[in-house]
Amino acid sequence: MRLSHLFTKTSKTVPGDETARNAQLLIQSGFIHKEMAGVYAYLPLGKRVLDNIAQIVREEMNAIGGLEVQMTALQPQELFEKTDRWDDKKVDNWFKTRLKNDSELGLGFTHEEPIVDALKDFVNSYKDLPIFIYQIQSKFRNELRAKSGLLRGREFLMKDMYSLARTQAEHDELYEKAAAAYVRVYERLGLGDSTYRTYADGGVFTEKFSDEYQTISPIGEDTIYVDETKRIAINKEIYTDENLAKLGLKKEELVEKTGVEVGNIFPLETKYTDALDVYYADENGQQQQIIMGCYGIGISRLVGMIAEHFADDKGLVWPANIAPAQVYLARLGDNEAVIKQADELYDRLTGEGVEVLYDDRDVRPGEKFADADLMGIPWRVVVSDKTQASNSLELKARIETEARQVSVEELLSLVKRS
RNA sequence: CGGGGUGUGGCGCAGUUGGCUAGCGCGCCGCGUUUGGGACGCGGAGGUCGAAGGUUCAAGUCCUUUCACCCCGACCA
Repeated sequence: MRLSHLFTKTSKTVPGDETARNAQLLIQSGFIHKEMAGVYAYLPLGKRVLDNIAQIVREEMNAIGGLEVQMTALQPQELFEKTDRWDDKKVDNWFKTRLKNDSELGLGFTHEEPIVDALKDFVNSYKDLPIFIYQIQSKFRNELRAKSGLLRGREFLMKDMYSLARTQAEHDELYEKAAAAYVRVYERLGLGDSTYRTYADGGVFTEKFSDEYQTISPIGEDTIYVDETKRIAINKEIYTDENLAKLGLKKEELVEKTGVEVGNIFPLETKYTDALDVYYADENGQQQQIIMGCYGIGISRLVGMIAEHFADDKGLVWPANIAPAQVYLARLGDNEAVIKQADELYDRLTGEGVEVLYDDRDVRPGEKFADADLMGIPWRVVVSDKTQASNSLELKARIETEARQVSVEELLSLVKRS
């Protein structure tokens, strides 16, 4: 992408009505646009980041047999009456609206019911199970208070997966498979070292615990106790002697931290399948209950989380695999030979499948460098009179302070490896 | 929803006890000089001061209502 064609601009100032660092940086760099409190639009660079994160999640869900669907944002009242979740007393953060004929609709805040209802058409036999089904879709929640930029919005993008199993043993197996996939997701996102599987309250459905994935961060809203050797944590909300004993954790080995919940998985048991009358026939033709699990990852929250997690005083710092581009190509000056070389390099890199932000604007070097830093592009390549004279390219990593001289081939191998 | 705060060109802000034509910086447009860490000069464009109502000779400024946004709390991926 040529920056001369990019309609977004960076700003020297941060918006006065945002105090969350992630939103400040993402708005300042032109990645997102604030529509209203807790509702953000993704502009070209932000959209790329969002898609890159979603794609990593998608690949890992597919790898364990997840099948992607897209459910609807509009939801019928009737379905949620069956599971006793329609009443505002039960779920108080729904956006609800009406059809012209006055019947009520909900705007999707979760999708257990619609998923189960859709599967009802197809699941009859033990041969139809198990199933992993997921979607990446906007969720709408009428939170009393939106805050922390992308970390708590009223409209946000979420991956939600559901498992349907025949037996408890089968459920447990699926559950751990998903848990392992989550670990891979956070590793690929660069959050592996700072993210802990964390025991939390299982909710109203079960005596069991649920599992949250908490990334250690000063902006975290949750207090957790971490066993760093076991790489396991427990949420403060269930931090009791009884639970510690149950989980085999020792108080003296736990360290208190604050974390951002970047995902959670929890058992649903048979609550939804029973409520919606979905059963399967076993080998003997006997009707059996279906055990469900639920697996969420806030994709848009991760954009904010990662933005804030890696940022430094110059701006964003994206991990290479989710950055909106691999290379920021800064062309300095208006020397024709320089322009020609930069154009050719842009074509070459793009041809090799490397995403490049080509700064072909007629602005001074300092502005280009500042923008490259602010946008957090992993590699900055300079083409200028100097590099022409030395017959090389200048390469600097976003996280390094020193630049180095490289050839095109060296550049390609470095950039492609990352 | 309780408490606190803020709304003034695209962004960040100033605007005194009500008083003339509402300013400043950034950004934007034009011309020129510049060109390795957000350049400089000259000339421009752009604002019903969140909205509605009221007080007054006169309202960005005072009063009432209302909307939006931010922070703390409660609630939540």
